[in-house]
Amino acid sequence: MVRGKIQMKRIENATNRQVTFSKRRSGLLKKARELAVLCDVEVGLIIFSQKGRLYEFSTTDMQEIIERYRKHAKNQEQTNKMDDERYMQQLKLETADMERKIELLEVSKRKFLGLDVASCSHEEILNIEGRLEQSLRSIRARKDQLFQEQIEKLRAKERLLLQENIQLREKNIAGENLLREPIVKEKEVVTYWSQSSNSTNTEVETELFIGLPEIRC
Amino acid sequence: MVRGKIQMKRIENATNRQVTFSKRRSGLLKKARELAVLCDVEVGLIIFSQKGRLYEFSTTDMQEIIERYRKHAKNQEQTNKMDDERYMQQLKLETADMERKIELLEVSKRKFLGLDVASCSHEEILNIEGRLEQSLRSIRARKDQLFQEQIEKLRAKERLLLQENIQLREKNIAGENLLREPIVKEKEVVTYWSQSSNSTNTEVETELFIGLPEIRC
DNA sequence: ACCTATTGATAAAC
DNA sequence: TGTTTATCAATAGGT
Repeated sequence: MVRGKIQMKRIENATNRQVTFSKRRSGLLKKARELAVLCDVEVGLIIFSQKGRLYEFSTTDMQEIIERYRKHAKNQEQTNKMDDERYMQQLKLETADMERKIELLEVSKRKFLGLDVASCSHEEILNIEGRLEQSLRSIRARKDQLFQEQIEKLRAKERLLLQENIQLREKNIAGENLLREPIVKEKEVVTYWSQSSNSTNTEVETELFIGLPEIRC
Repeated sequence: MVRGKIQMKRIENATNRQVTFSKRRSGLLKKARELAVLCDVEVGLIIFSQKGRLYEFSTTDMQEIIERYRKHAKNQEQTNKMDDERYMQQLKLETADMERKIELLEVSKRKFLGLDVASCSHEEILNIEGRLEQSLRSIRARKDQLFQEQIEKLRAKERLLLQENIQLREKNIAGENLLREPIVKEKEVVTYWSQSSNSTNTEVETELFIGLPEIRC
């Protein structure tokens, strides 16, 4: 350019570089502006100094130019952004929906637990009562079943012990030649449990069949 | 610039404008490149011709420069993006949390409704039974209260009607000189409603849907 | 920041 | 679009 033209490479002298940057930057900005005016075209120029300072020129809003650029060069970003927004919208809707769901569940739970009874209508109260009765029936049926199972286990254990007892006694007879009556007869035991189980069974069935049998689990 | 410097305004002659655009465009791009090389700075230049053709120069990837620009000039976009991402993450977490919450609520609801009794432990069954009994007590107390209120209202109405009845009869007596027994005695009415309420109280039944109201329909 | 010699850019014509 | 040419604008290096 002047007084010995410079090499087209990075100016190593920091001061020189800074000065040149200042001069050429304003020149470039000016030329960009001139091009835009003279030729009536859209121009966007962005310059970042080494210190991170921004210098810019744009005919219209830079965002517009950038958007136009993206649209032109890669119409990918735009699509991604749209997708993201749609996805986020969906998430928001789902969230709102779930919040509503939770609220309703909690309200119904409270009502069902008999905590918010004051806010219930007459009709609702009657309905809840019915549901509760039904639930109670189911629960009691299950409870009875569990007791039944426990009883069954105990009976099995009982039988086992009885067997063991008999065997032990027979051993005693063989070894010591002693004869005694068994403490409990097998038949008696079995009969006892049988009766007990039948009795329990009947109670369960009776309770279960109050009201609506078909809803039983 | 040369041979009569031109006015700094749009060149009206289309051909001239096109020629100037071509020359100055390459000059601008060259100078942009030179600035970037000499001063070791980041430059992004975007030019759209009137026909929509894109000419560009950028030291690094244009997307990078644009991102940096957004970060710098309007650190709003970037922040918004960050916020959006954080917000989306938060939404996701909330969603997961709520899904878990709903699941738990629905499980407890089912158990409470006596639907999943088979999966309940013995302890749980007893616990639920207790709670159900308690709920039933609350509900029934409320129900009784509501019936009581209804009875009160009906009694008041009945009294009013009885009064009206008496007045009408007196009018008749005055006008037609006729005397008849009242159709219903006050005491009978009250007793009647009392009985009715008690009867209803005992026979109340089910069919209420506990849960999400929208599914009720 | 200003000066100035010199180069680079470019308008107009071809 | 490329070349030429006459000028002017840009700017490197010095102050």
